[in-house]
Amino acid sequence: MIRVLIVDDEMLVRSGLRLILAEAGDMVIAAEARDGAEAVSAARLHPVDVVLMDVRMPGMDGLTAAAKLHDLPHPPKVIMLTTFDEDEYVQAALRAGAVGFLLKDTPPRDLIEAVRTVADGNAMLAPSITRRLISSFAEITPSHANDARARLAILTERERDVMVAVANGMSNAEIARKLAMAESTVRAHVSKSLSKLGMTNRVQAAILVHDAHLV
Amino acid sequence: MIRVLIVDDEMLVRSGLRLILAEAGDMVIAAEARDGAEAVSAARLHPVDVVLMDVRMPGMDGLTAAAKLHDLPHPPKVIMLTTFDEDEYVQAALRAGAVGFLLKDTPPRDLIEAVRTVADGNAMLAPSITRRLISSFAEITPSHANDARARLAILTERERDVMVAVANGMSNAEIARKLAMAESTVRAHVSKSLSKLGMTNRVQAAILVHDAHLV
DNA sequence: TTCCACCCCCTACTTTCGTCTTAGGCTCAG
DNA sequence: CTGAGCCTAAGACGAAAGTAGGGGGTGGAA
Repeated sequence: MIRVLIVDDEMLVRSGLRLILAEAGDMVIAAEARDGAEAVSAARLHPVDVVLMDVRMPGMDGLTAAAKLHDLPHPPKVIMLTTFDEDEYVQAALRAGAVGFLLKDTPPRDLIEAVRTVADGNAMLAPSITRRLISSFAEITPSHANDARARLAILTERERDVMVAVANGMSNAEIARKLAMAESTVRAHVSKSLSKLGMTNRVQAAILVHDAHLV
Repeated sequence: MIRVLIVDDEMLVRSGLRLILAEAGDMVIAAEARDGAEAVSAARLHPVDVVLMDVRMPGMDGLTAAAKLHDLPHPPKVIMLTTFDEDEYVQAALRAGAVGFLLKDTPPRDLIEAVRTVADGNAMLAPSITRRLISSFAEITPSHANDARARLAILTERERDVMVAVANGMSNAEIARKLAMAESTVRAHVSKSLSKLGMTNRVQAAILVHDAHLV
C-alpha cells in the first residue's frame, strides 16, 4: 500500500484527491494537511511514501515545505500540484527535491499513475512542464562542453589523465604520486599538452577541463 | 491525423510500432526508414508530424539524424526510443532537439499518448529518464554557485579582481598590466587571497572563481 | 622489419609563482 | 589622534612550473 499525504488549503481539492486515490486500490491516505507546516509535522508523525502538495498555500508554501520534507530521515516523494504551469516554481520545486510536478487538471488516471511512478523512485512531470524543463536544460547545458571535449580529444590518454589532475588543483609532485610516474614525466606531459592546446599555463588548461565537465 | 515516421533498423520493431499506432485511429504512418540517413530523406519527401526513432542504428545514428531533422524547414517532433535508459544519449538527444525519450518497453497505450503529446507541442519522457534529467538539472542549476560566492566574499574587491584575472588564465605580469599595478602587487594580492581561501596554488582559486560563475 | 606514436624517464635551464618582510599612503571608526 | 584595514609596492629567495633536448621501451601500422 502506498501511503499518501494530501496537502492543500482548499477542502474541495483535498476531498477530490481523496476520492481519486481511493479508486486506485493500492493507496491509503495517511494524513491530510492544510499548509506546509502541518504537512511537515504530519509527515513526522505518520510514515508517508508520497506527498501530493499544492504549490501555493497560506502560511508555509509548498516549496519550503518540500525542502523541509526532503530533509527528513525518510523523505517522502513529493509531487507538487499547481493550477497553472508556472515556470519559476518548477525549477525551485525540483531543487527543493520534488520528483513530480502536475497540473491540477490532470486526469485522475494519470494522477494515480504518477503516484505509483514516484513511489517506484521515478519522476513524473506534466508534459507541458517537461517541455519547459527540456528547453531550459538545453540552454543550460550548451554544447560548448562538446567543444571543450573535442579540444581535449587531441591529447593522448595519459596526457588527459595529467590534465584532469591539473584541473583538480594538484601540483606536479602530487600528480606524480597519484599517477605513479616521475615528476619529470608529469612536467613533460603538461608541457606537451599545453603546446598541443595552444596554451601558456596550466590554469587555462584547468578551465578547459572544467568546461568539458571532466572535473 | 498525425503523420508518423518510424525509424528503426530492425524490421520487427518497425512492424510492432506500426501495429500499435494503427490502433490509435488518429495516426497514419507517413513512411518508414532503416537508419538516420533514410529518415532525413523520408522526412524531406513526406510531410511528417512525429518521428519515432531508435537511438542506435547502423549508418547514421538517431542522434545525428535528430539534429538534422531539427534543421529542416518544418521540423517534426522527434521521440527517441531506446532499450536501456542510457544517460549520455538522453542529454545529447535533448540538445539535438528531441522532445521525447521513451524506453522500448513502454506500454502501447503510453506510446500512443506520447505521440499525441508531442504532436501537441509538449514533451514526454520516460519516468526513469525524467528522474535522471531532474537530478542532473538540480546539479547543473546549483546553489553551489552561492557557496563559491560566499567563499570569495571574504576577499577584498581588489583581491577579487586579481583572482578573476587569474581565473582567466592570465600570468601575474599580464594581470599587472591589465589592472595597472606592479607585478609585485599582483603577487601580494594572489598570495593574500590564497591564504584567505586556504589554498596552495592559483589553479584551485581559478576553479573556485569559475564555480562562482564569475567568468 | 622499419617506422611512428605513445609512454616513461632524465638533465639542465629559464621563467613564473608564491612567501616573507618591510613600508608609505589612504580612509574610516572609535 | 590612533589603530585597523586596504591598496600599493619593493627586494629577496625558495619552490614550482614550463621548455628544450635526449634516451629508452612498447606495440601497432606500413
